[in-house]
Amino acid sequence: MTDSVPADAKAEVAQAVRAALAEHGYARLTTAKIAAEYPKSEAGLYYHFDSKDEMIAAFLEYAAGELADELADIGTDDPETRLRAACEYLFLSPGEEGAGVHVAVMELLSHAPHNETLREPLLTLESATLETLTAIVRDGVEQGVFRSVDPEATAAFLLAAADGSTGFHTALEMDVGEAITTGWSGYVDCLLADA
Amino acid sequence: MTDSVPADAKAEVAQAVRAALAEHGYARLTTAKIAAEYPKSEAGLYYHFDSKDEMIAAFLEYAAGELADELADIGTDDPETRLRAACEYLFLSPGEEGAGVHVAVMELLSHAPHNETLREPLLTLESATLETLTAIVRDGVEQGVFRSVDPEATAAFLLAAADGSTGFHTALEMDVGEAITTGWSGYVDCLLADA
DNA sequence: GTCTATAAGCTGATAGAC
DNA sequence: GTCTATCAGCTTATAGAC
Repeated sequence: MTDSVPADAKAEVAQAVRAALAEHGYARLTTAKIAAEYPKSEAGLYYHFDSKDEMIAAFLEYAAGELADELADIGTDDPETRLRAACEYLFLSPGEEGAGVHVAVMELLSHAPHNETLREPLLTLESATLETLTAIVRDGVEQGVFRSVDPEATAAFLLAAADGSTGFHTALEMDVGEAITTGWSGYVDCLLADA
Repeated sequence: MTDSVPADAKAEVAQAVRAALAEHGYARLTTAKIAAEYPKSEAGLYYHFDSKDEMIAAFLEYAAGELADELADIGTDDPETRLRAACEYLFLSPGEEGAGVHVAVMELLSHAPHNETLREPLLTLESATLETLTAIVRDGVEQGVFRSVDPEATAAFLLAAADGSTGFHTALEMDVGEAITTGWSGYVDCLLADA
């Protein structure tokens, strides 16, 4: 993890992986396709990384950082507002900017049981998100804004819904997006203490 | 869809695909690995199917049937009981019997944007589940057991959560399973009219 | 219908020049 | 550090015997 790979090179490769992943999907991802999105050559990828999986792991670290930034930049203290803003981001429908990353992460997530190299970075990414959501809910409960729900369970349920909606919405091309938005919004309503 | 492939052959291949998918994941699925779970030879697979993707599509049709049966066999009329039973099944944690299918479907689902052949059978499968859940919620609302929530939105949100929890729980080996159960259970509580 | 054998192409990764 | 060239192994799919 604390690789000797320079941060510049890591970021360049991560973005190439992201682009290739968005276009072709994990199952059809090849080093040639990563290289096609990379300013240098295919062999150049192997100067910094020993294997394809390490390149993907670099993308996951990059995605984790992006996601953490996004959730940290919510600039408000009100738990309800923060939770809704987090949902707004996590439930992004494919097609909207930034959703490509969600699809890619989802795809890698579902392959985690069969790939040890990807498991750790994915665990880090999902755990961080889960903790952020848990903290928001816990604050809300402590401040009396939310009912006294179990913060971790609520966060886990919400994150699962967000993860699922990504894959779900991608497969079904119909407008389930609106229903999903109504769904999570109603769930948050239902957490409120004064409802 | 209405293939000329005999039902016997289809079922045999579907089960081989299921086993191979559970063990290796979609990204590493090869016809050789399918054949390893198949009573006959690798070339034999191609007698019935023209491509690897068609074999996977056969698995999806099979899985759709299994899932429909499972949801249909809930033997009760009470909407709350039916919804809880459906959740119990959909939120199966990996490791429990039957969860392998969920993981496989999830994995294919997230690859759907990049694979046209799989999109249609996946759409069929997810739509059928969504409709079943929607019908249960609608019944509950009409009978006054549930609050007057939007049945489709509620069903979509719940299905997304179920889909997501599968991938989510698989990546995180920690016991998020219990939190997820608490999560969906609390959500159903919150749908009740008399709460 | 099912088998063995194999073709044709792709994939991950390396060697060695610059 | 980055390139071009290349290899060994794997993968999908087919041919042809039985």
